[in-house]
Amino acid sequence: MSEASTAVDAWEALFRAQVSVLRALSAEFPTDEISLTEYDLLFNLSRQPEHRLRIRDLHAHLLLTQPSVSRMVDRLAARGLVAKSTDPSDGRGTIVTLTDDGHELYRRVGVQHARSISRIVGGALSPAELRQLAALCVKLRTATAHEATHAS
Amino acid sequence: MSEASTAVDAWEALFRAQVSVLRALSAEFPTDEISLTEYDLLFNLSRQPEHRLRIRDLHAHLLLTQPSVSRMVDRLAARGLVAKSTDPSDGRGTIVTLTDDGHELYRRVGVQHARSISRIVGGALSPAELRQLAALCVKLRTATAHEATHAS
DNA sequence: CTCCACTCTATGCATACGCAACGAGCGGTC
DNA sequence: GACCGCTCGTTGCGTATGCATAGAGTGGAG
Repeated sequence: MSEASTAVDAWEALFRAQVSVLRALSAEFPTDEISLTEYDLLFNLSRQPEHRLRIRDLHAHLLLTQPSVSRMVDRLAARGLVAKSTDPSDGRGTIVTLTDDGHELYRRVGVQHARSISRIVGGALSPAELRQLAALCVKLRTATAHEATHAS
Repeated sequence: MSEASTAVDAWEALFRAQVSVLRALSAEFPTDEISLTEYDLLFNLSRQPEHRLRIRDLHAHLLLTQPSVSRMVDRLAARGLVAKSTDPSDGRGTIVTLTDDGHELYRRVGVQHARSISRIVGGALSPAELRQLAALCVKLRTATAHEATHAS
């Protein structure tokens, strides 16, 4: 089997696994409070120093187009879950900051979400396999993000 | 580190990698011809004996709700890429079959898509790592699909 | 200092999506 | 054979999304 088809098979396997797990996770996600994509946005903010990012940088972490991220930020700001402010170092930019309310909701939903993940993903692979999978995915993401920046 | 957080870390890593790769793939996918999700639908049909599935079974492979799959099938049928027919063994069911046109488009787009995958995913991991990643993902998907059926 | 090319985010519009509900079909019970 | 509970796919509706575009801001060249 050529290297090319090995890569295709690996990607297909990853994508299929992600669809399968995401379907199971979606089934028990509290969508009445927040959507999975909105949760992902809050997650990305929570990982940043001071829980803040410019919309441009936030967009790079999400699977939405830039106008959709802009709109989602608007909706979350309207609910008081994030705050928007102009970037003092670049007037073009908008800084999005996780509010206390947003952080509280993120944590509350996150605990429940983590339980689902532990059962579904944790039940499928051993700890050693999980660490192995994590390492491979980090390498894949790092190299891919690099290529995207390089291609620009 | 507990098993629970190992599972959460592994899932986060997988999800982030998937977002990163999908962003890069989307950037060069021929969306003027077909969307990535429509392509995924055709892909799932192409994998079946006789390239056909009931909508219910097709839905299980996709990240859309059942009505959305129904609508997408309608749109693809309108373009002649798939054909719909009533299931002779169960009048409630609709069989979706990949047409010659649909198969031709799927293959053409698939070749281009496979090149992107080879460069992006193949450039990030070695052949041994790719096989390892594929094996772990197959195991994850198999266990997860099993749990979904079990929970029903 | 002015101008211009580009960056960055927001907005208008058309389409796709999810949710809720509906109607046709199936299979088991009486 | 009739009835009922459930399955399965379709449809109506409101919202989210992507595409194209506009306008404000930046930085570098002249």
